[in-house]
Amino acid sequence: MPTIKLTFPDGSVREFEQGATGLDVAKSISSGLAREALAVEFNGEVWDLSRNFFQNGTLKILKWTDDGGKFAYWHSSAHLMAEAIESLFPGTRFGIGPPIENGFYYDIDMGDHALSPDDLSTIEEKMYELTKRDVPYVREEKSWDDAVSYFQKKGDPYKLELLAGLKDKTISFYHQGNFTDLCYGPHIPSTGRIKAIKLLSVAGAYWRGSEKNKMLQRIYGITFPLKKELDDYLFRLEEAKRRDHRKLGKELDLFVFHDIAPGAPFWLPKGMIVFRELEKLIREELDMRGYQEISTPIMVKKDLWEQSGHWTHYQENMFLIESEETTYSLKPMNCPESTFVYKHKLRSYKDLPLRFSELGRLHRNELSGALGGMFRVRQITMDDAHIYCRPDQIFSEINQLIELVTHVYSMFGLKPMFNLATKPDKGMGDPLLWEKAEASLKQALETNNIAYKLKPKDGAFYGPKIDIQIEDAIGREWQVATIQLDFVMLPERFHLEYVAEDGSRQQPVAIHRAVFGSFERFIGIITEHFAGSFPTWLSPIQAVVLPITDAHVDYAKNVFDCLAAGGVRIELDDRNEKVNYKIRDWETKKVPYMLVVGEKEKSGGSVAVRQHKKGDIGMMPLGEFIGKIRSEIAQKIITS
RNA sequence: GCUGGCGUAGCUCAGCUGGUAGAGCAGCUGACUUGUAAUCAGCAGGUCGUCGGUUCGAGUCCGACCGCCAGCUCCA
Repeated sequence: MPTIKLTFPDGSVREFEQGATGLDVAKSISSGLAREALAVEFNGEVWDLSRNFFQNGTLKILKWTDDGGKFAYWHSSAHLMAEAIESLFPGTRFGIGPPIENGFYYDIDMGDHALSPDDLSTIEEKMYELTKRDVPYVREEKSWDDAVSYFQKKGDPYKLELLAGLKDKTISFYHQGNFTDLCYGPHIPSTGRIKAIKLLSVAGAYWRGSEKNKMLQRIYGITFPLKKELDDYLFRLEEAKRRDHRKLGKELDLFVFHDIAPGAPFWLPKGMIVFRELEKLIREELDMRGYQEISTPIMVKKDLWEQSGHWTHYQENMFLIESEETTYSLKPMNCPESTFVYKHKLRSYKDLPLRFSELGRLHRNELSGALGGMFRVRQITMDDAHIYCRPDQIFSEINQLIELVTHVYSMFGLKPMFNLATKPDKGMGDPLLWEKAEASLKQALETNNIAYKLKPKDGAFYGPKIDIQIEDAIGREWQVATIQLDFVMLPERFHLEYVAEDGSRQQPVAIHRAVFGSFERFIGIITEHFAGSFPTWLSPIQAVVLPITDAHVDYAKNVFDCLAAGGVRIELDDRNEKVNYKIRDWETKKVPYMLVVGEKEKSGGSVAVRQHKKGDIGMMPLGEFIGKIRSEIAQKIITS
């Protein structure tokens, strides 16, 4: 029997009989692994466990904890759901049913039948029933003609349309139980692996995402190998609802939206405190790192956008204004205007890098349907900057930016994750420069010992970039910061240059970067991250004094004055209410500290401290508390 | 922008098949003088998103528009 050699992730190489399957390999390692295995990655492709290997290659057994395993699991779940739907609603036509970041969906056409929540639970029950039969997912390769005739017979126009685009490809079908679907796979071994199922929602979705096509019903669902994992997931969904910044923003008087300005918040005094803390923080950090702050016009003539290319590529997102037969636009980005600051003088190689920061307000005409709370607004305050440097300075600049981003996020307890996006096919500019730049980015990431994901061909047309995502307190990921190199858009279109050492004129490289991204969005994110309980340094109200009776108001005022003089954002609650009432009230407002003062405190010059969410932490001398809270604020300590 | 749902007091919400609006909280006034998550009583507060239509009569039915929410799309 001929053999093949398989290389494992740890580098070990083992020999197997030709035709061995992933499951055979898993079994040969351990029965536990065979039980957990969902799919395999063979030479970089994800395959079913049952497919045979006929050649040497690298192999990884994929489990639930691997993305590939999860995707196969959810993809198989989508098929299971389709089987349940077909048995309950015969005649349903199927669109596509892929795995997504959290779960899966299937787009279906049921004619006039609109799915109700009851239908969802019926389908869910049917799915559970089907899993009990524990039937295998079987792959079958078919000729294109056979595939077409199958779906012609079945009468499924969507699958036929998909097949029309697959003429030269290998066509594979997957069967499980009574269900057959056109599918590239891979799938998990059998339906019995799916243990916990939840169908989450139904929404309309156009066939192939085009509003010209028919609208199908999209059912979203999620499944897990363990019930507990499903419960945790559902709990997190609830938790996300509880933390919704739109709700908290209103309750905590941070900001409001009004019909009069869709997509633009009204910042209330308390929200503005958070906003200003972020501004202060970023300005301090940038000052320390050699940035120079600029401010450029909000409204400029369209000529600028014609030069930058935005007029042809971004016009529908710009707000236009006519005046005296001239067309102006509110700026959707700062970059083109920053070049005017650069070009204000003839620059020498000695001047570089020039780091121009701008906390400017931008306006982008987002589609009305895309707006959503602070996460998608039309009026954006960005912590933008453009760094102009020589090609040989790319590495050190990127290095500094990685340090800046990591440092700033750590103050919020947010963990950054880095993605390196390289040259897309339409990438413009000198290929050699691309290569060098990508190497610099990589080197900077590696020098900082940063694990990153490579996103090939995902860069902008004008240069490679590092996108930074953060993970919040309940495990959600947000795209925030970005570091983009630019060889084309600013340097070339705006004819930027500097005088090099040899007297020649050279083109600088521009780096577009943002740390918070937009203040609006970032404040939305941290509001949810902290569930409204901001750390003391960010909290709009940092402490409140609660006198027990009228007799203690004078002393309470004294406490208030001392803390206010110490720079603490403090309030005095001298309402004629019981302490219980006040405590409840301020607890719901998520104020970090309450200082209860009565007879004992008055006579002892102390305060009884109650910490948000922790409760009474005891009495201490006023001076001690002032020291405590001031140092907590200065060190930006995160309590929760 | 597209599809669907929704829009009643500052907030959260009730208002059956059409008969000119109601609660709790918040606010204000008064009483109570209070020790770690809601003291009691009273008062005030809405042209029911906007405009138009049907009807003797519209918060309730119909249409258009605006906005919000979910999803799609877009994201130089």
